[in-house]
Amino acid sequence: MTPVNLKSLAEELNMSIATVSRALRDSHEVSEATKTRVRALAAARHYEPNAYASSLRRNISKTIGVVIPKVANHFFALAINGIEEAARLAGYHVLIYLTHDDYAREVSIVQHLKGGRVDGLLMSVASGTEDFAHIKSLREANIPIVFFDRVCAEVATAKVTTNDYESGYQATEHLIQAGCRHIAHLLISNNLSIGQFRLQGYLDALAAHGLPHDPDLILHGVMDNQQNVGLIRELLLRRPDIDGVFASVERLAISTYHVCNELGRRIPQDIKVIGFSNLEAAALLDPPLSTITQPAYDIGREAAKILLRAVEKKKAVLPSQSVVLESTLFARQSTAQG
Amino acid sequence: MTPVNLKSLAEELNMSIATVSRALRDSHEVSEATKTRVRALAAARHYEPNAYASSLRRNISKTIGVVIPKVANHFFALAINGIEEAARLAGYHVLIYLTHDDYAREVSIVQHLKGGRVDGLLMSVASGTEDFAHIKSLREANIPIVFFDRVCAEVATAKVTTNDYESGYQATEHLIQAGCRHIAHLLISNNLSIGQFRLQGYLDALAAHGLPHDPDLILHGVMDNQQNVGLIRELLLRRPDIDGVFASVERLAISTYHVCNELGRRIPQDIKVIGFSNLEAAALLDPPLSTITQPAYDIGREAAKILLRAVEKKKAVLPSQSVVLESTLFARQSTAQG
DNA sequence: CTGTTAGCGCCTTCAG
DNA sequence: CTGAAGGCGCTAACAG
Repeated sequence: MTPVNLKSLAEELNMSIATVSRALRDSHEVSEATKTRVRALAAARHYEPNAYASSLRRNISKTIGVVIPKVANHFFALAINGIEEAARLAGYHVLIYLTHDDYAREVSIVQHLKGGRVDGLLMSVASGTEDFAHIKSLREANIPIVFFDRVCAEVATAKVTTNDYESGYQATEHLIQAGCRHIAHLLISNNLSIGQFRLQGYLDALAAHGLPHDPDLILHGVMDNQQNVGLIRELLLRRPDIDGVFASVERLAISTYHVCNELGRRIPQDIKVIGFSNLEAAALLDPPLSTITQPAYDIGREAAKILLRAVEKKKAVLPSQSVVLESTLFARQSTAQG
Repeated sequence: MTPVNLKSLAEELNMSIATVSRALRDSHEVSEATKTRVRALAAARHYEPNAYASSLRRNISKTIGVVIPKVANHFFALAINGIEEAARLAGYHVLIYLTHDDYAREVSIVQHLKGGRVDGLLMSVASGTEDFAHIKSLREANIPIVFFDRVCAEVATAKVTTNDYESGYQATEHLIQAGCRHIAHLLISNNLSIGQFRLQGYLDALAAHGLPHDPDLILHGVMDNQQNVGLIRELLLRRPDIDGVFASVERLAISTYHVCNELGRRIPQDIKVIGFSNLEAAALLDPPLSTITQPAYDIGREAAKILLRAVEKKKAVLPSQSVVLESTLFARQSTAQG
């Protein structure tokens, strides 16, 4: 079977490859009659241009890369939706890479991507990442990058984030106003600025309401969730005075539920819980989980739009193009217990 | 800044491009000494091969495409995890495309992919797809395809599915054994074989237990979830005798919960609900949701492995390579009400 | 073991 | 308006 490419089409039409190429790209220097003939045959032969030949020649891949820790997480799944949507509208393809929060894997992925496979990169950094040399080196390769959610403060580029400080403040204030006086804060211990902002919001809210800052109430979770369950159990047993929990990530909020069930501490009567979460079913939990929910889809879409704009114009992405979107606090109460 | 490519490396090392290429690919026909020199300079210059030039030349892209309806769905998110894992281990990249269950978009995506951008395709077909010409035409382009979950019966290739018939049977039997006698079945109305199998399992379980088949108890949901809520409400009001609901998709199970809450029908005392779902928090729902859970990660990984094996060997994927994995039924009871 | 040569399919000057 | 020619970066013959 002879391959369908510009050459075979040109031969069959008795014209040059150049003319066929121009006709298919709708160049203004080709007559309408020729265009019609070319398009007809191309359609009949189901011609599809070879993307790699085009990429090689034009040094443009029409592809962006998305590097995230995981996708089995409602936040990132929604973000990808937004990214894919923006990319599709702009005629771009989306390559996806998962780091599983593994620094070595992140470095390896980024390194590979410098080979010109992508025109730009969207990234949410792995939680263990401390050295950003691999990311900075993208600049030399002229690959623009936009961070979303888990940003990297050291790299001068656009970032799409949410108002994490304010959300942390609001979540804490929500618990205070509900009567809590001994509020624990659960976060994943790492150097991500996102967690630091939420923590600061928590601290400032406590201070603003005249509540003491008790370091013993701040629990630094780890990657392994089984361990976290143990740590939370330990904390709740050691400090029976805890009457509120603000979890910085969904998984810790869910684990808190499990531990409370196990220890017979009733939610929300004995202890109130609020957590960052994009869990759709939060309202149906027993009891419903109050959440701070990030606009994940919009975050992904905005990040992609900023990146694609830069890629199209072949200009660098500037930190000044950063966007901060707002999370929404859903204070949910059990229908049964009011 | 001069580009870093084989040519520039070769010039600096005073050797031919071919030798540099061979050295970097660890060819056995290059001396160790040369390899060492080449590798040293390549590392120093941060050389990364141009993937597209290589793809063009070798007619191999080391990339697979994944076409799914959506990713904001725990099943597909987990499946992607498995796919990415298998792909990474085999040195492949993953392009992702979302159809949003839109037939036209599916056709357009598949058409584009015939341009050689991918070496193979993993697909879960859009629910509205009835004409499979676009998929069949992939064979002419020599692009192997493996279906997972939502398969296309008309195309002769490998499919990775779960035991949907058995799961439907078990789910229904579970309700029967819990005392239900008027069991409704909610499914999304389309021509996907997956739903048909589950429905048949439901029907056969009813028959096996001597329960009548009442067509009025089978609700065909639609794409829009608001409408489904209305349809479910209507059904439960029209048939107050319904004491069990078997939902074929997660969303319909969740909607059933909402409607029951609204109508004051207590779960599980008045009505028991079981649904296909990969919702992690199902056990924490109020009351907990009994589920049939598919091994989503394994499905994705298996599908990718079958595809990659074929791609590597440049052989067609055979229907005989199909795999059926087993779903798990989680019968959950409220801790409060036993 | 190394170099030379000839493309992969496409785009883009430069000539007509 | 159309054609001829060169080359993007890399690889795979074929020579030495």
